[in-house]
Amino acid sequence: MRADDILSIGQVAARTGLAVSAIRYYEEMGLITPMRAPGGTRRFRRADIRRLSFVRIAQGFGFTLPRIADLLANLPESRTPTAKDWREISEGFKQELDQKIATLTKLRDDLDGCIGCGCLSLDRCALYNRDDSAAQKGDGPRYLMGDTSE
Amino acid sequence: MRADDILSIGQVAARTGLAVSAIRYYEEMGLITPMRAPGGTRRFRRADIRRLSFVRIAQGFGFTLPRIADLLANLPESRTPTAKDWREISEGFKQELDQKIATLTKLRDDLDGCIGCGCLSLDRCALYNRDDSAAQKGDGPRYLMGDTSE
DNA sequence: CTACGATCTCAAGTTAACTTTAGATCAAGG
DNA sequence: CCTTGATCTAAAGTTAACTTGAGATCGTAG
Repeated sequence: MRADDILSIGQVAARTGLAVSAIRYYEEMGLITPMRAPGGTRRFRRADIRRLSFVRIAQGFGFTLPRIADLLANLPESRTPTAKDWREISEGFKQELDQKIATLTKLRDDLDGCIGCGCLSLDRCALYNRDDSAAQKGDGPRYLMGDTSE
Repeated sequence: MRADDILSIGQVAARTGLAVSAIRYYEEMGLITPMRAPGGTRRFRRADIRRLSFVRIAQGFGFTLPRIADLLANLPESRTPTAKDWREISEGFKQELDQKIATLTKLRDDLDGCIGCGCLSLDRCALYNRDDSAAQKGDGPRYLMGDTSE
């Protein structure tokens, strides 16, 4: 691990835990744009590895590849990304996450709610009926997240 | 919306925002076990709707259906689930989420880190080199989440 | 120069999570 | 009783995200 830290696809696979085929697929999907050596083999910079790490994590949160590409689009491929670039993208990402977490928290609170009132039969509890009452004002999803899936 | 609050599949679809076909698929996957009317049509209780809401949200966080089934397994299908049941399952869920969020936070902090040192060239910054140094002690994934994907 | 493993491209195969289609049955109004 | 829309089952089709396979080339140690 020396010099300019330019890695081959195999080395990147070893470092990131991704399959070589997956890395090539991500390139095809436009998530990364590694350089090419004269012979045609891919050459990965540090920035590529960071992007790949981000992809991996974002996927773990249910983001699709197109959506991730969108998030990464704020990062310029030409110039070296600044900390500001990275911060802006992770801020946007964090916001979507916060949205998701808020929805989950609400569900959990609704689920936990009954404990306070001492009633153990959820089917009767007014606290539960409260959120179910939303069903009366039209149809459509109830506990949906900010629809980041689209 | 009266009586025992027993719903048909179409009504459940309208309330949850799920497709009728998706609901049937979830039953096939063992996520819910609705009752059947004499004629053979499915009858959904309130508990089923809550389970479906949970499925929807957990999916938004990247959990697979088998994993969600696993989380939901703590809920007894026979008796009415108690608040304690629900709390236990959402606790476990929350823990996995916290794990995921921790990983993300670490990444973001690493990304943001450079701002404090005033250096804007991430490729040179010692703060970044620090986490990359992990690559020296063996291969495998770096920024991986608790591998909840498996 | 010759191997032999790592990479390359391109096309086809796989898996999860659904949707769609087809043909039959259920359920409620006229 | 008849019609019409909702549901049923079973099977095949779809999409995203990859993996696998085939056949050719790269690159480096001997």
